[in-house]
Amino acid sequence: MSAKDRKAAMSAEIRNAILTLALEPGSDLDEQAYCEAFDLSRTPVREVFRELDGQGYVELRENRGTRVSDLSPAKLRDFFLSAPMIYAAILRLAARNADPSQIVELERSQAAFKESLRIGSVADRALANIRFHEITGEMAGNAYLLPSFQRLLIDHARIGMTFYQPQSAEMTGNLEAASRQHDAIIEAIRNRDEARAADLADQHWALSRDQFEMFVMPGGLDGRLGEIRQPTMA
Amino acid sequence: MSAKDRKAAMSAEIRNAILTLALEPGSDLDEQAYCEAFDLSRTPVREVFRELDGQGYVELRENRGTRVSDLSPAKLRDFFLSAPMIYAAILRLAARNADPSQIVELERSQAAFKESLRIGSVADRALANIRFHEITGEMAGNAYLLPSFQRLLIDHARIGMTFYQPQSAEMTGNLEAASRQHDAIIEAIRNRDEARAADLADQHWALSRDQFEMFVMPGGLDGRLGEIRQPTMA
DNA sequence: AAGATACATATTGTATACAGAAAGAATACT
DNA sequence: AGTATTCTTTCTGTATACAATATGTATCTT
Repeated sequence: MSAKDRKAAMSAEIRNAILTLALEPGSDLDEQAYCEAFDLSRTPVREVFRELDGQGYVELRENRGTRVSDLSPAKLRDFFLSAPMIYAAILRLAARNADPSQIVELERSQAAFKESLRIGSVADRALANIRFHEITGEMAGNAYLLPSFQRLLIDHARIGMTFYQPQSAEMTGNLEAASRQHDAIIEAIRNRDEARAADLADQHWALSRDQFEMFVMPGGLDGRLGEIRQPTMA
Repeated sequence: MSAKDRKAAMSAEIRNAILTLALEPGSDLDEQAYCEAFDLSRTPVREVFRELDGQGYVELRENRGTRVSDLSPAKLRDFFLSAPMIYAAILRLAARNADPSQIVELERSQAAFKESLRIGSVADRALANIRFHEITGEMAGNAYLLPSFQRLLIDHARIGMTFYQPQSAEMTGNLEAASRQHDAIIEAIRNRDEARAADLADQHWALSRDQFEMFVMPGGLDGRLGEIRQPTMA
Protein backbone atom coordinates (compact mmCIF):
# COMPACT_ATOMS: atom_id res chain seq x y z
CA MET A 1 0.00 0.00 0.00
CA SER A 2 1.55 3.22 -1.18
CA ALA A 3 1.89 6.35 0.90
CA LYS A 4 -0.66 8.01 -1.33
CA ASP A 5 -3.19 5.30 -0.52
CA ARG A 6 -2.47 5.48 3.20
CA LYS A 7 -2.97 9.20 3.05
CA ALA A 8 -6.32 8.84 1.28
CA ALA A 9 -7.38 6.14 3.73
CA MET A 10 -6.56 8.36 6.66
CA SER A 11 -8.49 11.26 5.18
CA ALA A 12 -11.54 9.06 4.60
CA GLU A 13 -11.36 7.53 8.07
CA ILE A 14 -11.18 10.91 9.75
CA ARG A 15 -14.08 12.24 7.70
CA ASN A 16 -16.25 9.24 8.54
CA ALA A 17 -15.30 9.43 12.20
CA ILE A 18 -16.34 13.06 12.29
CA LEU A 19 -19.62 12.48 10.46
CA THR A 20 -20.58 9.63 12.79
CA LEU A 21 -19.41 11.43 15.95
CA ALA A 22 -16.77 8.79 16.63
CA LEU A 23 -14.69 11.95 16.79
CA GLU A 24 -16.74 14.39 18.80
CA PRO A 25 -17.04 18.08 17.94
CA GLY A 26 -14.27 20.02 19.63
CA SER A 27 -12.02 17.01 20.27
CA ASP A 28 -8.33 17.22 19.44
CA LEU A 29 -6.63 15.30 16.64
CA ASP A 30 -3.30 13.84 17.70
CA GLU A 31 -0.86 14.33 14.85
CA GLN A 32 1.64 11.77 16.07
CA ALA A 33 -1.02 9.15 16.72
CA TYR A 34 -2.19 9.42 13.11
CA CYS A 35 1.41 9.24 11.90
CA GLU A 36 1.81 5.92 13.64
CA ALA A 37 -1.63 4.57 12.83
CA PHE A 38 -1.21 5.11 9.10
CA ASP A 39 2.56 4.81 8.88
CA LEU A 40 3.02 8.32 7.54
CA SER A 41 5.38 11.10 8.45
CA ARG A 42 4.10 14.35 9.89
CA THR A 43 4.19 16.21 6.59
CA PRO A 44 1.39 14.32 4.79
CA VAL A 45 -0.65 14.07 7.99
CA ARG A 46 -0.49 17.81 8.41
CA GLU A 47 -1.45 18.27 4.76
CA VAL A 48 -4.56 16.17 5.27
CA PHE A 49 -5.47 18.22 8.35
CA ARG A 50 -5.21 21.40 6.29
CA GLU A 51 -7.36 19.93 3.56
CA LEU A 52 -10.02 18.91 6.06
CA ASP A 53 -9.87 22.41 7.48
CA GLY A 54 -10.64 23.80 4.06
CA GLN A 55 -13.65 21.50 3.81
CA GLY A 56 -15.01 22.44 7.22
CA TYR A 57 -14.39 19.15 9.01
CA VAL A 58 -11.75 20.47 11.39
CA GLU A 59 -10.27 23.74 12.58
CA LEU A 60 -6.55 24.51 12.58
CA ARG A 61 -5.45 26.74 15.42
CA GLU A 62 -2.13 28.54 15.32
CA ASN A 63 0.38 26.68 17.49
CA ARG A 64 -2.45 24.80 19.13
CA GLY A 65 -3.16 21.83 16.98
CA THR A 66 -6.20 20.66 15.10
CA ARG A 67 -9.64 19.96 16.49
CA VAL A 68 -12.92 18.71 15.11
CA SER A 69 -15.08 21.64 14.09
CA ASP A 70 -17.54 22.72 16.71
CA LEU A 71 -21.30 22.32 16.71
CA SER A 72 -22.46 25.18 18.88
CA PRO A 73 -26.05 26.32 19.45
CA ALA A 74 -25.31 29.35 17.29
CA LYS A 75 -24.18 27.07 14.49
CA LEU A 76 -27.31 24.97 14.87
CA ARG A 77 -29.35 28.10 14.42
CA ASP A 78 -27.40 28.99 11.29
CA PHE A 79 -27.92 25.47 10.07
CA PHE A 80 -31.69 25.49 10.18
CA LEU A 81 -31.65 28.97 8.74
CA SER A 82 -29.52 28.26 5.68
CA ALA A 83 -30.27 24.64 4.94
CA PRO A 84 -33.73 25.09 3.40
CA MET A 85 -32.47 27.70 0.95
CA ILE A 86 -29.31 25.92 -0.15
CA TYR A 87 -30.92 22.55 -0.25
CA ALA A 88 -33.83 23.76 -2.39
CA ALA A 89 -31.38 25.41 -4.76
CA ILE A 90 -29.24 22.27 -5.02
CA LEU A 91 -32.19 20.01 -5.71
CA ARG A 92 -33.64 22.44 -8.22
CA LEU A 93 -30.35 22.50 -10.09
CA ALA A 94 -29.97 18.74 -9.73
CA ALA A 95 -33.30 18.31 -11.51
CA ARG A 96 -32.11 20.72 -14.17
CA ASN A 97 -28.63 19.32 -14.78
CA ALA A 98 -28.47 15.67 -13.72
CA ASP A 99 -27.17 13.31 -16.36
CA PRO A 100 -28.30 9.68 -16.71
CA SER A 101 -25.23 8.11 -15.11
CA GLN A 102 -25.66 10.30 -12.06
CA ILE A 103 -29.29 9.27 -11.77
CA VAL A 104 -28.21 5.64 -11.75
CA GLU A 105 -25.72 6.43 -9.04
CA LEU A 106 -28.39 8.20 -7.01
CA GLU A 107 -30.67 5.19 -7.28
CA ARG A 108 -27.87 2.95 -6.11
CA SER A 109 -27.16 5.13 -3.12
CA GLN A 110 -30.84 5.13 -2.21
CA ALA A 111 -30.83 1.32 -2.35
CA ALA A 112 -27.86 1.39 0.04
CA PHE A 113 -29.74 3.78 2.32
CA LYS A 114 -32.76 1.47 2.44
CA GLU A 115 -30.45 -1.45 3.17
CA SER A 116 -28.92 0.50 6.06
CA LEU A 117 -32.40 1.11 7.44
CA ARG A 118 -32.96 -2.63 7.57
CA ILE A 119 -29.67 -3.94 8.85
CA GLY A 120 -27.24 -1.07 9.39
CA SER A 121 -26.08 0.80 12.45
CA VAL A 122 -27.08 4.39 13.16
CA ALA A 123 -23.73 5.48 11.76
CA ASP A 124 -24.28 3.46 8.59
CA ARG A 125 -27.58 5.24 8.04
CA ALA A 126 -26.06 8.65 8.55
CA LEU A 127 -23.28 7.93 6.05
CA ALA A 128 -25.65 6.42 3.49
CA ASN A 129 -27.95 9.42 3.83
CA ILE A 130 -25.07 11.84 3.36
CA ARG A 131 -23.89 9.95 0.31
CA PHE A 132 -27.35 10.30 -1.25
CA HIS A 133 -27.31 14.03 -0.78
CA GLU A 134 -23.71 14.37 -1.90
CA ILE A 135 -24.74 12.96 -5.25
CA THR A 136 -27.50 15.53 -5.59
CA GLY A 137 -24.78 18.11 -4.99
CA GLU A 138 -22.70 16.63 -7.78
CA MET A 139 -25.74 16.71 -10.04
CA ALA A 140 -26.31 20.38 -9.37
CA GLY A 141 -22.68 20.98 -10.27
CA ASN A 142 -22.59 24.55 -9.09
CA ALA A 143 -19.09 25.52 -7.96
CA TYR A 144 -20.36 28.29 -5.71
CA LEU A 145 -23.14 26.50 -3.86
CA LEU A 146 -21.24 23.27 -3.37
CA PRO A 147 -18.94 24.35 -0.52
CA SER A 148 -21.88 25.58 1.53
CA PHE A 149 -23.89 22.49 0.74
CA GLN A 150 -21.07 20.18 1.77
CA ARG A 151 -20.66 21.96 5.07
CA LEU A 152 -24.37 21.62 5.65
CA LEU A 153 -24.13 17.90 4.93
CA ILE A 154 -21.35 17.47 7.49
CA ASP A 155 -23.47 18.97 10.21
CA HIS A 156 -26.63 17.36 8.90
CA ALA A 157 -25.01 14.00 9.62
CA ARG A 158 -23.74 15.08 13.00
CA ILE A 159 -27.03 16.60 14.08
CA GLY A 160 -28.82 13.46 12.95
CA MET A 161 -26.46 11.33 15.02
CA THR A 162 -26.85 13.59 18.04
CA PHE A 163 -30.59 13.74 18.07
CA TYR A 164 -31.38 10.25 17.04
CA GLN A 165 -33.38 8.32 19.61
CA PRO A 166 -33.58 4.63 18.72
CA GLN A 167 -36.35 3.83 21.17
CA SER A 168 -38.76 6.38 19.75
CA ALA A 169 -41.45 5.12 17.40
CA GLU A 170 -41.77 8.57 15.89
CA MET A 171 -38.08 8.53 15.07
CA THR A 172 -38.41 5.27 13.17
CA GLY A 173 -41.34 6.74 11.30
CA ASN A 174 -39.18 9.73 10.45
CA LEU A 175 -36.56 7.55 8.85
CA GLU A 176 -39.12 5.80 6.71
CA ALA A 177 -40.58 9.15 5.72
CA ALA A 178 -37.09 10.32 4.77
CA SER A 179 -36.64 7.25 2.62
CA ARG A 180 -39.94 7.87 0.85
CA GLN A 181 -38.87 11.44 0.23
CA HIS A 182 -35.63 10.20 -1.28
CA ASP A 183 -37.68 8.11 -3.71
CA ALA A 184 -39.78 11.13 -4.58
CA ILE A 185 -36.63 13.21 -5.09
CA ILE A 186 -35.24 10.67 -7.52
CA GLU A 187 -38.52 10.73 -9.37
CA ALA A 188 -38.57 14.53 -9.57
CA ILE A 189 -35.00 14.62 -10.85
CA ARG A 190 -35.72 11.97 -13.43
CA ASN A 191 -38.70 14.02 -14.65
CA ARG A 192 -36.65 17.23 -14.61
CA ASP A 193 -39.37 18.69 -12.40
CA GLU A 194 -37.50 21.53 -10.74
CA ALA A 195 -40.41 22.93 -8.78
CA ARG A 196 -41.24 19.52 -7.36
CA ALA A 197 -37.60 18.94 -6.44
CA ALA A 198 -37.41 22.26 -4.62
CA ASP A 199 -40.64 21.50 -2.81
CA LEU A 200 -39.35 18.12 -1.70
CA ALA A 201 -36.22 19.80 -0.39
CA ASP A 202 -38.33 21.92 1.93
CA GLN A 203 -40.24 18.89 3.16
CA HIS A 204 -37.04 16.98 3.71
CA TRP A 205 -35.56 19.67 5.90
CA ALA A 206 -38.82 20.09 7.76
CA LEU A 207 -38.47 16.45 8.71
CA SER A 208 -34.97 17.02 10.08
CA ARG A 209 -36.25 19.97 12.02
CA ASP A 210 -39.04 17.86 13.51
CA GLN A 211 -36.52 15.27 14.60
CA PHE A 212 -34.53 17.98 16.29
CA GLU A 213 -37.55 19.43 18.05
CA MET A 214 -38.63 15.98 19.11
CA PHE A 215 -35.32 15.63 20.89
CA VAL A 216 -35.26 19.05 22.50
CA MET A 217 -38.87 18.94 23.63
CA PRO A 218 -40.00 15.36 23.98
CA GLY A 219 -43.70 14.50 23.67
CA GLY A 220 -46.61 16.20 25.37
CA LEU A 221 -45.38 19.75 25.73
CA ASP A 222 -46.32 21.05 22.31
CA GLY A 223 -49.16 23.19 23.56
CA ARG A 224 -47.09 24.94 26.14
CA LEU A 225 -44.14 25.72 23.93
CA GLY A 226 -46.05 26.32 20.72
CA GLU A 227 -45.74 30.07 20.71
CA ILE A 228 -42.08 30.17 21.52
CA ARG A 229 -41.11 27.57 19.04
CA GLN A 230 -42.03 29.37 15.87
CA PRO A 231 -39.75 32.39 15.87
CA THR A 232 -36.60 30.49 16.82
CA MET A 233 -36.61 28.29 13.77
CA ALA A 234 -36.41 28.85 10.02
CA MET B 1 10.38 39.73 10.04
CA SER B 2 9.44 36.32 11.34
CA ALA B 3 8.67 33.30 9.20
CA LYS B 4 5.07 33.56 10.31
CA ASP B 5 4.87 37.10 8.99
CA ARG B 6 6.54 36.19 5.72
CA LYS B 7 4.05 33.38 5.32
CA ALA B 8 1.10 35.69 5.93
CA ALA B 9 2.55 38.26 3.55
CA MET B 10 2.90 35.67 0.86
CA SER B 11 -0.65 34.46 1.33
CA ALA B 12 -1.98 38.01 1.12
CA GLU B 13 0.09 38.83 -1.94
CA ILE B 14 -1.08 35.76 -3.79
CA ARG B 15 -4.70 36.45 -2.93
CA ASN B 16 -4.46 40.03 -4.12
CA ALA B 17 -2.65 39.00 -7.27
CA ILE B 18 -5.43 36.54 -8.06
CA LEU B 19 -8.23 38.98 -7.32
CA THR B 20 -6.68 41.64 -9.55
CA LEU B 21 -5.74 39.20 -12.31
CA ALA B 22 -2.04 39.88 -11.85
CA LEU B 23 -2.10 36.10 -11.63
CA GLU B 24 -4.37 34.99 -14.44
CA PRO B 25 -6.89 32.16 -14.08
CA GLY B 26 -5.27 28.87 -14.96
CA SER B 27 -1.69 30.07 -14.55
CA ASP B 28 0.80 27.97 -12.60
CA LEU B 29 2.26 28.92 -9.22
CA ASP B 30 5.97 28.20 -9.02
CA GLU B 31 6.68 26.72 -5.59
CA GLN B 32 10.39 27.37 -5.70
CA ALA B 33 9.99 30.95 -6.91
CA TYR B 34 7.77 31.74 -3.92
CA CYS B 35 10.25 30.04 -1.59
CA GLU B 36 12.96 32.41 -2.79
CA ALA B 37 10.76 35.49 -3.02
CA PHE B 38 9.59 35.19 0.58
CA ASP B 39 12.61 33.41 2.05
CA LEU B 40 10.63 30.38 3.12
CA SER B 41 11.21 26.67 2.74
CA ARG B 42 8.90 24.54 0.67
CA THR B 43 6.89 23.28 3.63
CA PRO B 44 5.19 26.55 4.59
CA VAL B 45 4.78 27.55 0.96
CA ARG B 46 2.98 24.32 0.24
CA GLU B 47 0.82 24.83 3.32
CA VAL B 48 -0.27 28.21 2.03
CA PHE B 49 -1.11 26.69 -1.35
CA ARG B 50 -3.31 24.11 0.34
CA GLU B 51 -5.03 26.80 2.38
CA LEU B 52 -5.73 28.83 -0.73
CA ASP B 53 -7.08 25.71 -2.37
CA GLY B 54 -9.53 25.33 0.49
CA GLN B 55 -10.67 28.91 -0.02
CA GLY B 56 -11.14 28.52 -3.76
CA TYR B 57 -8.28 30.73 -4.94
CA VAL B 58 -6.22 27.94 -6.46
CA GLU B 59 -6.48 24.29 -7.41
CA LEU B 60 -4.02 21.63 -6.29
CA ARG B 61 -3.47 18.88 -8.82
CA GLU B 62 -1.91 15.60 -7.82
CA ASN B 63 1.75 15.55 -8.86
CA ARG B 64 1.10 18.50 -11.15
CA GLY B 65 1.49 21.56 -9.05
CA THR B 66 -0.84 24.38 -8.18
CA ARG B 67 -2.67 26.71 -10.51
CA VAL B 68 -4.95 29.68 -10.16
CA SER B 69 -8.55 28.54 -10.18
CA ASP B 70 -10.21 28.72 -13.52
CA LEU B 71 -12.91 31.11 -14.70
CA SER B 72 -14.66 29.14 -17.39
CA PRO B 73 -17.87 30.10 -19.20
CA ALA B 74 -19.66 27.39 -17.22
CA LYS B 75 -18.45 28.95 -14.00
CA LEU B 76 -19.60 32.37 -15.17
CA ARG B 77 -23.03 30.92 -15.70
CA ASP B 78 -23.00 29.42 -12.20
CA PHE B 79 -21.89 32.75 -10.89
CA PHE B 80 -24.79 34.78 -12.21
CA LEU B 81 -27.12 32.01 -11.18
CA SER B 82 -26.05 31.74 -7.53
CA ALA B 83 -24.89 35.24 -6.73
CA PRO B 84 -28.32 36.89 -6.44
CA MET B 85 -29.55 34.30 -3.97
CA ILE B 86 -26.48 34.15 -1.76
CA TYR B 87 -25.93 37.85 -1.84
CA ALA B 88 -29.51 38.63 -0.89
CA ALA B 89 -29.30 36.17 1.98
CA ILE B 90 -26.02 37.62 3.21
CA LEU B 91 -27.28 41.19 3.15
CA ARG B 92 -30.53 40.21 4.81
CA LEU B 93 -28.61 38.54 7.62
CA ALA B 94 -26.16 41.43 7.77
CA ALA B 95 -29.07 43.77 8.42
CA ARG B 96 -30.33 41.39 11.08
CA ASN B 97 -27.06 40.73 12.91
CA ALA B 98 -24.61 43.57 12.31
CA ASP B 99 -23.16 45.08 15.46
CA PRO B 100 -22.17 48.75 15.77
CA SER B 101 -18.42 48.23 15.43
CA GLN B 102 -18.96 46.33 12.19
CA ILE B 103 -21.11 49.14 10.84
CA VAL B 104 -18.29 51.58 11.54
CA GLU B 105 -15.92 49.28 9.70
CA LEU B 106 -18.29 49.06 6.78
CA GLU B 107 -18.51 52.84 6.58
CA ARG B 108 -14.74 53.06 6.61
CA SER B 109 -14.42 50.55 3.80
CA GLN B 110 -16.98 52.48 1.75
CA ALA B 111 -14.93 55.66 2.27
CA ALA B 112 -11.92 53.75 0.98
CA PHE B 113 -13.93 52.56 -2.01
CA LYS B 114 -14.96 56.11 -2.86
CA GLU B 115 -11.36 57.21 -2.54
CA SER B 116 -10.32 54.47 -4.94
CA LEU B 117 -12.89 55.73 -7.43
CA ARG B 118 -11.24 59.16 -7.37
CA ILE B 119 -7.56 58.31 -7.38
CA GLY B 120 -7.11 54.54 -7.41
CA SER B 121 -6.26 52.04 -10.12
CA VAL B 122 -8.75 49.53 -11.45
CA ALA B 123 -7.18 46.93 -9.17
CA ASP B 124 -7.53 49.24 -6.15
CA ARG B 125 -11.23 49.59 -6.87
CA ALA B 126 -11.76 45.88 -7.20
CA LEU B 127 -10.01 45.22 -3.89
CA ALA B 128 -11.84 48.02 -2.08
CA ASN B 129 -15.14 46.75 -3.43
CA ILE B 130 -14.39 43.20 -2.31
CA ARG B 131 -13.43 44.44 1.13
CA PHE B 132 -16.78 46.19 1.46
CA HIS B 133 -18.65 43.02 0.66
CA GLU B 134 -16.40 40.88 2.84
CA ILE B 135 -17.50 42.96 5.79
CA THR B 136 -21.16 42.36 4.98
CA GLY B 137 -20.28 38.66 5.04
CA GLU B 138 -18.75 39.03 8.49
CA MET B 139 -21.87 40.85 9.63
CA ALA B 140 -24.11 38.03 8.43
CA GLY B 141 -21.91 35.66 10.41
CA ASN B 142 -23.40 32.50 8.97
CA ALA B 143 -20.87 29.68 8.94
CA TYR B 144 -22.64 27.84 6.13
CA LEU B 145 -23.21 30.66 3.67
CA LEU B 146 -19.82 32.28 4.12
CA PRO B 147 -17.72 29.83 2.08
CA SER B 148 -20.00 30.21 -0.92
CA PHE B 149 -20.12 33.96 -0.50
CA GLN B 150 -16.34 34.24 -0.35
CA ARG B 151 -15.95 32.20 -3.52
CA LEU B 152 -18.45 34.47 -5.21
CA LEU B 153 -16.45 37.48 -4.08
CA ILE B 154 -13.25 36.09 -5.56
CA ASP B 155 -14.85 35.72 -8.95
CA HIS B 156 -16.83 38.92 -8.58
CA ALA B 157 -13.52 40.74 -8.39
CA ARG B 158 -12.03 38.82 -11.28
CA ILE B 159 -15.07 39.24 -13.50
CA GLY B 160 -15.10 42.94 -12.71
CA MET B 161 -11.45 43.22 -13.69
CA THR B 162 -12.02 41.25 -16.88
CA PHE B 163 -15.00 43.17 -18.12
CA TYR B 164 -14.02 46.60 -17.03
CA GLN B 165 -13.72 49.04 -19.90
CA PRO B 166 -12.15 52.30 -18.74
CA GLN B 167 -13.06 54.26 -21.88
CA SER B 168 -16.77 53.60 -21.59
CA ALA B 169 -18.93 56.34 -20.12
CA GLU B 170 -21.55 53.80 -19.12
CA MET B 171 -18.92 51.90 -17.17
CA THR B 172 -18.00 54.99 -15.16
CA GLY B 173 -21.67 55.54 -14.48
CA ASN B 174 -21.91 51.96 -13.29
CA LEU B 175 -19.19 52.51 -10.73
CA GLU B 176 -20.90 55.57 -9.36
CA ALA B 177 -24.18 53.68 -9.21
CA ALA B 178 -22.43 50.89 -7.33
CA SER B 179 -21.07 53.42 -4.86
CA ARG B 180 -24.55 54.89 -4.30
CA GLN B 181 -25.86 51.38 -3.73
CA HIS B 182 -23.16 50.80 -1.15
CA ASP B 183 -24.38 53.89 0.69
CA ALA B 184 -27.94 52.61 0.55
CA ILE B 185 -26.80 49.21 1.81
CA ILE B 186 -25.11 50.80 4.80
CA GLU B 187 -28.29 52.74 5.50
CA ALA B 188 -30.46 49.62 5.29
CA ILE B 189 -28.15 47.71 7.62
CA ARG B 190 -28.08 50.57 10.09
CA ASN B 191 -31.89 50.61 10.09
CA ARG B 192 -32.06 46.81 10.37
CA ASP B 193 -34.26 46.86 7.28
CA GLU B 194 -33.83 43.31 6.04
CA ALA B 195 -36.22 43.56 3.12
CA ARG B 196 -34.54 46.70 1.85
CA ALA B 197 -31.11 45.10 2.21
CA ALA B 198 -32.18 42.04 0.23
CA ASP B 199 -33.69 44.27 -2.43
CA LEU B 200 -30.49 46.27 -2.74
CA ALA B 201 -28.57 43.04 -3.13
CA ASP B 202 -30.62 42.21 -6.20
CA GLN B 203 -30.05 45.64 -7.66
CA HIS B 204 -26.34 45.42 -6.97
CA TRP B 205 -25.99 42.15 -8.83
CA ALA B 206 -28.13 43.39 -11.67
CA LEU B 207 -25.56 46.14 -12.09
CA SER B 208 -22.73 43.63 -12.32
CA ARG B 209 -24.73 41.68 -14.84
CA ASP B 210 -25.26 44.81 -16.92
CA GLN B 211 -21.55 45.46 -16.89
CA PHE B 212 -20.96 41.95 -18.10
CA GLU B 213 -23.54 42.22 -20.85
CA MET B 214 -22.17 45.57 -21.90
CA PHE B 215 -18.84 43.88 -22.48
CA VAL B 216 -20.16 40.86 -24.28
CA MET B 217 -22.61 42.78 -26.46
CA PRO B 218 -21.48 46.36 -26.80
CA GLY B 219 -24.04 49.08 -27.55
CA GLY B 220 -26.82 49.07 -30.13
CA LEU B 221 -27.81 45.44 -30.33
CA ASP B 222 -30.27 45.31 -27.45
CA GLY B 223 -33.34 44.96 -29.64
CA ARG B 224 -31.99 42.09 -31.62
CA LEU B 225 -30.79 40.02 -28.70
CA GLY B 226 -33.51 40.94 -26.25
CA GLU B 227 -35.41 37.72 -26.43
CA ILE B 228 -32.44 35.46 -26.08
CA ARG B 229 -30.95 37.28 -23.21
CA GLN B 230 -33.61 36.63 -20.62
CA PRO B 231 -33.61 32.86 -20.17
CA THR B 232 -29.84 32.51 -19.93
CA MET B 233 -29.54 34.65 -16.84
CA ALA B 234 -30.79 34.38 -13.26
C1' DA C 1 10.84 11.39 -41.52
C1' DA C 2 7.53 9.79 -38.07
C1' DG C 3 6.88 7.39 -34.18
C1' DA C 4 8.30 5.00 -30.10
C1' DT C 5 11.36 4.15 -26.39
C1' DA C 6 14.80 5.13 -23.08
C1' DC C 7 17.21 8.53 -20.68
C1' DA C 8 18.01 13.03 -18.31
C1' DT C 9 16.00 16.79 -15.90
C1' DA C 10 12.84 19.14 -13.22
C1' DT C 11 9.12 19.11 -10.08
C1' DT C 12 6.26 17.08 -6.64
C1' DG C 13 5.64 14.15 -2.47
C1' DT C 14 7.55 12.22 1.90
C1' DA C 15 10.68 11.64 5.79
C1' DT C 16 13.52 13.37 9.23
C1' DA C 17 15.97 16.77 11.86
C1' DC C 18 15.93 21.07 14.00
C1' DA C 19 13.82 25.46 16.08
C1' DG C 20 10.33 27.77 18.46
C1' DA C 21 6.13 28.13 21.19
C1' DA C 22 2.69 26.57 24.53
C1' DA C 23 1.31 23.76 28.56
C1' DG C 24 2.40 21.70 32.77
C1' DA C 25 5.44 20.74 36.92
C1' DA C 26 8.31 22.06 40.34
C1' DT C 27 10.30 25.51 43.09
C1' DA C 28 10.61 29.92 45.31
C1' DC C 29 8.35 33.60 47.39
C1' DT C 30 4.71 36.14 50.03
C1' DA D 1 -1.43 27.79 51.87
C1' DG D 2 -1.64 30.39 47.84
C1' DT D 3 0.47 32.65 44.12
C1' DA D 4 4.03 33.72 40.93
C1' DT D 5 8.04 32.31 38.38
C1' DT D 6 11.17 29.38 36.22
C1' DC D 7 12.26 25.13 34.17
C1' DT D 8 11.08 21.01 31.79
C1' DT D 9 8.50 18.61 28.59
C1' DT D 10 5.62 18.24 24.78
C1' DC D 11 3.81 19.74 20.70
C1' DT D 12 3.74 22.81 16.65
C1' DG D 13 6.25 25.09 12.82
C1' DT D 14 10.18 25.21 9.54
C1' DA D 15 14.16 23.58 6.96
C1' DT D 16 16.49 20.24 4.44
C1' DA D 17 17.36 15.78 2.46
C1' DC D 18 15.60 11.97 0.01
C1' DA D 19 12.18 9.34 -3.04
C1' DA D 20 8.85 9.12 -6.58
C1' DT D 21 6.57 10.95 -10.40
C1' DA D 22 6.08 13.67 -14.49
C1' DT D 23 8.05 16.22 -18.40
C1' DG D 24 11.13 17.09 -22.05
C1' DT D 25 14.98 15.46 -25.04
C1' DA D 26 17.64 12.52 -27.61
C1' DT D 27 18.27 8.33 -29.74
C1' DC D 28 16.77 4.29 -32.10
C1' DT D 29 13.69 1.77 -35.08
C1' DT D 30 10.73 1.24 -39.01
